[in-house]
Amino acid sequence: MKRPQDVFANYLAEKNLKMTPQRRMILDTLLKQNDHLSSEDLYYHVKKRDKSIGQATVYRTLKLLTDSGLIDSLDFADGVTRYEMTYGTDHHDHLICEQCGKNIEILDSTIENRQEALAKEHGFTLLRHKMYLYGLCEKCRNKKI
Amino acid sequence: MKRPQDVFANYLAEKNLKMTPQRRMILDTLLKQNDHLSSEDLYYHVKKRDKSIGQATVYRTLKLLTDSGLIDSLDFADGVTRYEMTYGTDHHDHLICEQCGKNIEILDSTIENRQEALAKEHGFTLLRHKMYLYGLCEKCRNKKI
DNA sequence: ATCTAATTGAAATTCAAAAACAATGATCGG
DNA sequence: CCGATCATTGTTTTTGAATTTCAATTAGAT
Repeated sequence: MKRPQDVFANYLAEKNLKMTPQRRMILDTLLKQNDHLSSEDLYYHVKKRDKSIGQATVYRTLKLLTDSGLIDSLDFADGVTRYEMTYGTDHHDHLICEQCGKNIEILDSTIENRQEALAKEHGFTLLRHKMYLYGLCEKCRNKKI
Repeated sequence: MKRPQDVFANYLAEKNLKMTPQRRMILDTLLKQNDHLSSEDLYYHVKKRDKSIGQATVYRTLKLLTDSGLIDSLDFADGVTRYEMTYGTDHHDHLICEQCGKNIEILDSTIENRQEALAKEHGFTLLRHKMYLYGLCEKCRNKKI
C-alpha cells in the first residue's frame, strides 16, 4: 500500500501537474485532521501552519485530491461540502441524526452488492454512489416526546 | 387518496399559513411539469403564466412543498437542487450517468429493508434517505473506448 | 367589514465556490 | 547558466443559488 503522499505525487505527475509546498502541506494537514472537514475547516488548520496560504489554493487542492481518488466529498445537506479520506479505508456510508448532527459510518455488503447488481441490470457501470440515511438518534428521539 | 392541492392546503392550515393564488399556481405548474425540475426551471414555467411572480416566492413555495411532504429535493451533484413529486408515487432512488446525465429511477426492496435494519441497529429512527448511484450508461461507456 | 399576521415582489444580502489576473516558481532544452 | 514556457500562487473579483429584508398587500379568522 503506497503512502497517500505518493499516490498524490503520482497523480500529479501523470497529469503533468506539479507538487508544491502548499499542496504537500494541505494534504499533510488533512491526513492529521482526518475528520469530516469542510474546505473552510481545512483552511483554518492550514492557515495556522502557514499564514500566507490562500483560500483558493485549498479549494483547488481539495478538487485535485478528490480527482486523485484520495478523498471524497460528502453532502450532509447543510450547505457545506465536507471531505473525508477514502484511500486505504473501507468504503462506508453515513447515518445522520437530523436533530443533533451525530454521524455514524455504516457499511453493509448486502446493500453494496445490490447496488452493483441494480446498475448492471440497467446496463450501467457503477463508478460511485452516495447513500445517506437521515433519522433521529436514540437520545433525540426520547427528547422529542 | 387526497389531491395534492388538498394536502398542501391542509398542511398550510395546520401551520397557520395561508393559501394564496401564487402558491396554488406554483403547485399547479409543478404538477403539470412533474420532471426533475430545478427552482429555476419552475420559475421559468411559472413566469409564463404570470409575469408578475417573484423568484423568491418560488423558492419559498418549494420549501413549503418539501416540508409538506409533497415533493422531495434531489441532488444530482451538478450544483443545482432539483425537485420531484413524491406524494402518491412509490419511493425510488436514482441511477445517474455521469457523462450524459441520463437518469433512471430505481427501487430495490432488499436495499430499503437493509436501510431500515441498519438504522435500527444503531438506535436510529429512519426518517428518510438519499441514495444516488453514479456511473456510465451503456452508450457512454462504449463511446469512451 | 375589520383586523392582524402572513405573504408578496423587488432588491439587497449571503455564502460557498470558481474565475481572473498578475506575479512567482519550476522545469526543460540548448 | 539562460531564457522560454507553463503550472501555480494569493489576492481580488465574480458567480450563482438561495435567503433575507422591507414596505405594501392580502388572506382569512372573528
